[in-house]
Amino acid sequence: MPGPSEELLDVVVGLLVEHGFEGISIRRVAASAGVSIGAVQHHFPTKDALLAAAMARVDDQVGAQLLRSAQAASSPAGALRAVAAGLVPLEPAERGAGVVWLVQVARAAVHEPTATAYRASWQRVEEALARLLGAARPDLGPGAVLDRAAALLALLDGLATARVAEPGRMPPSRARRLLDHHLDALLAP
Amino acid sequence: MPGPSEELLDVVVGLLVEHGFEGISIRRVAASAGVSIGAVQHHFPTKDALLAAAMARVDDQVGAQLLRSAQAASSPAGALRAVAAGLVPLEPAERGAGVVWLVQVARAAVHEPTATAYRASWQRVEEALARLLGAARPDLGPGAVLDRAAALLALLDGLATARVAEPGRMPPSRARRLLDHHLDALLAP
DNA sequence: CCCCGGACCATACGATCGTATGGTTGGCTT
DNA sequence: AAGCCAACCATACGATCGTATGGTCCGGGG
Repeated sequence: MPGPSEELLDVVVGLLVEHGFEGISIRRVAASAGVSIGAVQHHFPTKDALLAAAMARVDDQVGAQLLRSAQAASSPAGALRAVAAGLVPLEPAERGAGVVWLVQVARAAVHEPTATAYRASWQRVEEALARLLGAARPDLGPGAVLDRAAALLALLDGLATARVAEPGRMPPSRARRLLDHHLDALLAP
Repeated sequence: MPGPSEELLDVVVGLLVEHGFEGISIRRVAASAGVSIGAVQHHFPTKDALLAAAMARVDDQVGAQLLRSAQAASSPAGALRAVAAGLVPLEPAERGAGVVWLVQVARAAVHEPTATAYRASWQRVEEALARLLGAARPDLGPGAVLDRAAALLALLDGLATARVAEPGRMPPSRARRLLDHHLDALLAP
C-alpha cells in the first residue's frame, strides 16, 4: 500500500503523461490529489525535488518490471527478448510509461540534473542488454556485443519514440514486427 | 538575408536549445533579440504561433539540407547514407538541431498541434527513406522496403536521442560506427 | 493527562507570465 | 506635401507561478 508521498508522485506522473512538464504546477498537483498546497510542500520541499522523485519512482518501477520479466525467462535469448519488449510501449496501456520516458529524455537535453539521472539509468540498461546478449551469443567478441547492444537500445528508443508520438505510423503490430525482425537477426548464429 | 521575423525565430530556436520549452517566454525572446515585447507580438500574435513558426522553420531548414545532400549523392545508396547521416547529430555543432528535434517530439506526445505537424514531417521522412532504399535494393519487395525504412528511421531516432541526451555513452565515433554497420547490412545484396 | 511531532491547511508575497492597448517612428507612395 | 502603413515601443491588467509563514488537527509515548 503506497503512502501519501507515493500517491502524490503518482498524481505527478499522471499530469506528466497528460500535459508534460509545462503543465505541472504545485497547485495543480495539489488539486489533482485532493490536498492543499501545503501538503505537497510538506512531502517535497521544492518543485524540483517533487519532479526528481517522480522520475526516480517511474525509473525504479520500470527497472523492477524489467528485472522480473528477465528472471522469468528460461534462456538469455528469451530474457533479451523480454527486456527489449518491455522497453517499447507496445500496448496502448503502456503509453504512459513511454510518454514519461520521452519527456524525461527531452528534459535531460536541457536540464543537467535530469541528464545525470537519465544517463546513469540508461547506462545500466545498455549494460544489462550487453550482458544478456553476450550470454545468448557466446561467439561474439566483447566489443561486438557492446556495440550491438547499443544499436539494439537505439532501435528500442526509436521505436518507443514513434509509438508515443506517431501511433498511426507505428501501430503495435508494426512495432512488434520490426522488433522481432531485428532480434531474430541479432540472435541468429 | 533574413527579415526581422526570421531573426526572432532564430532567437527562439537558440533559447529552445538552451532551456527547452519551459525556458521560453515572450519577454525572454524579446530581451534576447534586443527588441521590445510589442515587437514580438507584432510579428507573431500569440506564443503558440511563435513556437509553431520556430519549429516549422527548423523543419524546413532540415528538410532542405537533407534534400541537398541527397541530390549531391551519385547513387541511391549514397543518397540513403547521406540522408541517414544528416538525421543524426554526429558532430557537436549539430547538437542544436538534435535538441530541437527531441524537445519537439516530446512536446508532440502531450500537445496535439505539435503532434500533427511532427507526424506529417516524419511521415515524409519515412517515405523518402523508403524511396531511396527501394532504388538501392530493387530485389526487396515493397513491404520489406517500407518496414526496413521504418526500422532504419527508428534507429536514427534512437541514435539522435542518445547523441543529444548521452553524448558520453554515444560519442560521435560510436554513433557513426553503429550507423555504418546498420547501413552496410541494409545495403548488402 | 499532557504534549509533541508529523500531517495538513489557509493565506500571503513577490515574481513572471501571456496578452491587450495606445502611442511613436520613419520611409514610401500618391 | 500629405498621408499611410508596417515596425516598434511603453505600459498595464489579470492570472498563475514557487515558496514562505503560521496555524490546526490528532494519535501515540511520557
